[in-house]
Amino acid sequence: MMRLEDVAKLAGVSTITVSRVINSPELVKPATREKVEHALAELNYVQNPVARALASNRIGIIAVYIPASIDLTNPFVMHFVAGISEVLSRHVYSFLIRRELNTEHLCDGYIATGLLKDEVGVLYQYTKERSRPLVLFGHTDHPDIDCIDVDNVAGARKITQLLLENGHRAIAMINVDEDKDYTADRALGFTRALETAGIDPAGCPQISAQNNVDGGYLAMKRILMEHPGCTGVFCATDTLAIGAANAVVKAGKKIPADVSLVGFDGLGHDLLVRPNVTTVHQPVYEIGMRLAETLIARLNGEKKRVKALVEPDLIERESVLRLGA
Amino acid sequence: MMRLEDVAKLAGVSTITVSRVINSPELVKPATREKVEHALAELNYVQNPVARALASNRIGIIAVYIPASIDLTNPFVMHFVAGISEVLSRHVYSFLIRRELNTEHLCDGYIATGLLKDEVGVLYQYTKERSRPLVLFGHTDHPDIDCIDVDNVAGARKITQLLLENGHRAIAMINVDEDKDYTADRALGFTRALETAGIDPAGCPQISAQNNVDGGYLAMKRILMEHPGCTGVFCATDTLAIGAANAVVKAGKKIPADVSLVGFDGLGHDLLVRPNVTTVHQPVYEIGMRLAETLIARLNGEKKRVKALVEPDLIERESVLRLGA
DNA sequence: CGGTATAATGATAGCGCTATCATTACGTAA
DNA sequence: TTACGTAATGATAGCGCTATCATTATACCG
Repeated sequence: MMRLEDVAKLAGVSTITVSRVINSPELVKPATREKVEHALAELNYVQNPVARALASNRIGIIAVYIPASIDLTNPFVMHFVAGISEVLSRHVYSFLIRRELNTEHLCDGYIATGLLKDEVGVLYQYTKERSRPLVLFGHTDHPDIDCIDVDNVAGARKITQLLLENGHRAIAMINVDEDKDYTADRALGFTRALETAGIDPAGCPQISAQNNVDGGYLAMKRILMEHPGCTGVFCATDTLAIGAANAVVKAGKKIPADVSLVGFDGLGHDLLVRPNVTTVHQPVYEIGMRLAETLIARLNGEKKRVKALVEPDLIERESVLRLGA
Repeated sequence: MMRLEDVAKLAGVSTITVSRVINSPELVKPATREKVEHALAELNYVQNPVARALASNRIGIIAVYIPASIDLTNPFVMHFVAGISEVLSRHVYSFLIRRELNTEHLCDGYIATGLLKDEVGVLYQYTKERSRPLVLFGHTDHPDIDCIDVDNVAGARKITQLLLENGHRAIAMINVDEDKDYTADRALGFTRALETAGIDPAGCPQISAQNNVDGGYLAMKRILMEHPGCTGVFCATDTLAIGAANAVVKAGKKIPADVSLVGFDGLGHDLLVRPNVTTVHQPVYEIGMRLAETLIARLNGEKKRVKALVEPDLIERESVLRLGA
């Protein structure tokens, strides 16, 4: 591997001049620059980024922290990562995915998602010890952490309202049984929408289910048995909705003729089932992008804190029936 | 940020002794070690991995190269990355996802996927200039590159045979219209199976389609129109199969009663549609793991080349009808 | 032409760690 | 006790780059 020194010797200049040609060519006289560029090409010089990082205290890597408890094959994660990736590669940053916190801090800053409330504090402590900025998909009141989140309450409310506007009154919800940060919010949006429409939420069953196709299937089966009058079902995730759809069909009923089904996520699953499920789209990709931009701004000295709540958009498809038209 | 020197001063030893306590504690007398450990704790010392990397020429990062042309939200990629991640975090390596080749080489080695034939040479050149080992999901005859690939010919053959064994004779194939490395292989497996069964492949239509739900839909529509006698359709990907299934249903026909459908990939999509599609499972996660292990072995001095071809397994579900029983 | 401002280049000193070799302390056996 | 092997520790010199400040070349002006 060639070093700056080798190039400098060949070009007849000092190492620092070679460094300048690479990093700020406008500081070097064109004639000199050309000499150096020839030498660089001739020796096939490749920069050692570790050495540069040590000297300049800037390594060009962003760590994306996704707790090991979260499955990487989850579309949510991949859309998030893809959004981050797009922005970072534009800014010549790489990113690495961290699944746990160990002693390393081989990065200029952190982007995190999937944290439980109390984990935020732990991660913040970690990043602070390393003097690195932290941005979060989620929300926190900590003034040093930039955060962007999906407005789960608004999203759930929107999609429930869609059912209501289509004349549905007997509505059930299938929610995930884990204590995710969105669990309570989506339930809240659901009940708020009902209340606004003058419906007593107590009369609308909320079933817990494991967040997978089977979970949705079982929950829907229960609804069909125990609440046969339900015409609308709000599933807290599209995965649940797919399972629920299976159960409806298995029971010999039709979507949306017999049961209207709506989901939440809009990350691709919604397109795979028939009829395509009406859902709310979490702009995960875009949030990934925005968080990456926010972090880069921080690294460039930005002082203003970002705290945003993004309202998901309705995606109307074929799984909702207009009642009593 | 504390440095080794600060700790050394506090503990009354030299920096190198502190370094030893961190890296090879067995070389340090217990009494000294304890002193140092106290100092480390007291000062809340955090190692600077960049400095360590510069001095030791080992940074603890693996670069996963996924060309920018490949969508990161693709389940293939997600499973691959997840497999790599599992192994690497066990070995205290991080990984970063690279979407393009630039001048950086901030890693100890490379894992790549999604390369076209001629891109392999380019990437090899790149990694060689940086004296870093390269392992590949795919196959190559280059003796310096370890590679593991899915046996697409065998997989396609297996699943076509399944149709044949179930009595199907009029079989079509929907293939992707891009020149992926698997495109020709899956077509080859298809025709081989037909030939072995004494069927002239020329009589079995092969339709090209964009590798998405719509592509599968359009291709299947064409098959239904132009080859109404087809009882079995082999889709080169599960995504195509989902689209094809939609077209079958849209035409008022049933799966598998009217058309038997099989796919290829088995990465989750197969579970989302109803009836669940019979497919071959590419062990992408496992290959990710094996490649990561192979690379780590190389980094630890392994000399023996790995070149493997993994046969995908049949996953029999509900989309194939046994004919003329 | 001399003086001053500015452009261009260079010398030096690290960044914070580890590899290497040298040294010292210690234990054991003759 | 002395000699010697081993255990424990240390001094030093980088790893390959950039930040900083110093110096030298060049341009411009009256």
